Amino acid sequence: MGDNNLLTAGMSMTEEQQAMPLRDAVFMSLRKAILTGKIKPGERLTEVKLGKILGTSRTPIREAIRLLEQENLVTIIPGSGARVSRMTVSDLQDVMEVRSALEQLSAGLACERITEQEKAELYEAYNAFVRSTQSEDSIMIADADVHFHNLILKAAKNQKLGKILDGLADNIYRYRYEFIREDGHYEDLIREHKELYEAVISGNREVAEKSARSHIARQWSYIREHLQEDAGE
Amino acid sequence: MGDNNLLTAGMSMTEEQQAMPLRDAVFMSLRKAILTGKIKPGERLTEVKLGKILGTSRTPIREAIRLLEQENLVTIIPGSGARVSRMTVSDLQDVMEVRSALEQLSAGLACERITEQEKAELYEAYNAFVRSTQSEDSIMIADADVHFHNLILKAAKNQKLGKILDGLADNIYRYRYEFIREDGHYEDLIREHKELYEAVISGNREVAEKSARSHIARQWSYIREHLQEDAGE
DNA sequence: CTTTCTATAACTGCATACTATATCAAAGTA
DNA sequence: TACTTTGATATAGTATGCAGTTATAGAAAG
Repeated sequence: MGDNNLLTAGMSMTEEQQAMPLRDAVFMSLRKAILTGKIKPGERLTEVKLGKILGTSRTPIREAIRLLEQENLVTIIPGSGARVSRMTVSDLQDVMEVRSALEQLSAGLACERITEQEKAELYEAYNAFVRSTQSEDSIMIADADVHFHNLILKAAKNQKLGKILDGLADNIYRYRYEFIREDGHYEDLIREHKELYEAVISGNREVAEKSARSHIARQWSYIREHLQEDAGE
Repeated sequence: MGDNNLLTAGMSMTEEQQAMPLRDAVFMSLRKAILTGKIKPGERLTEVKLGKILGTSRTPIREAIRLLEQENLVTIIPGSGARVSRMTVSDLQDVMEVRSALEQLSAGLACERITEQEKAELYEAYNAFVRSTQSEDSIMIADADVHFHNLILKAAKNQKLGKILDGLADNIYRYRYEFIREDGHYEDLIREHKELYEAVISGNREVAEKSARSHIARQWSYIREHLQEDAGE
């Protein structure tokens, strides 16, 4: 409890963050720290402390925290303070249900709106994904998977959908590698992607939606499985 | 241009807003002013001016504006200021597509999770809706409609879904009365609601989703129709 | 009359100062 | 011992000041 030096390690503002408003830099910085687990669920976010660490006044910190609350990454108790949100299994279930519906929508819209250019990109991404499964490196596989789905989302050409799905993705960010089996049996995963890829290319909305749904269902079952294991964290 | 006294009329902080942090009171106040059109799309929101009107300093105003940006009600241009968002037809289309998917989800989940108590409430709401159509008062009808759908959303028992749908509803708030026909022919509307009501009560997920979808589709077509009319506003 | 440049006013971004409130602990009371 | 009260401290809530940026109006040139 009160492990404040957990923060100091590796939390900073770098790169192109110079050009943007401070509040956004702080926001990204905090967001990253939360998503990567550098700041743990339940931990308190005090304005002055963070201000000292990041070298800013309280104002940008406050604004960043408000934004994080909107994404459900922190919970603010008025008058008291802000803490990193603790997600229950039930919360995650809610998120996954919504994600399922929206990934279906994404796949469905992509079927009807994808351009030739995007088809080529998707083809590339699909192949990259298949290749990644041979590496048996689950980080690489998960990243290739995310990229593949992002291309479909882009092809769907619905900004609102994109924004919402991005927000939902944050909620399960820390589990993103966990739905990859570790035993090297990726047939199902590849088959699903192949199905989805072909459906989108050929404009078969029904099949595309169905495989998007089963993809999320699989992901959720893996995450849930993992949650059982370390239930008493 | 620069009609600042548009704001003064009827914008204030009242009631139970006393008990909550100022930023939330300001947020609700501004939100209401935007949704009801008291502040018009494209209009500028300046911190000092609003502060004077609402009797607070700039800080709570700033924070409220950031929150409004999250809901897409205002657009912030860094360095410059905040303006009430101007929604294009394309933006609205995006919103309606997502809404359609999520209202379907809502109806579908409600089928499986509704309690006896909630069934009774829904029955009441359905009857109230039918009754309202006889009044031919489109405000009353729209409100009854919203209430009916909110009950279904509540029965779906998915908080995330609820939050997202609430946010989306804000985006089309100003059109909420416009999808009610003015000619007093509400048969279709009533039939849709009856279908949805019965499907949810009997747990027929497929039918429930279908009628939720067609309900949104109808709403969207009415809104779009109306948009044609005053295209050059 | 229109366009471009420039001076000025207005406003946001960030910081800091001040105030209200919540939390925690110690002391007192039943 | 358990419960309540009270006071000190930490922290969020709010206000304001300053600096730098952006918008704007007016003058000058075309």
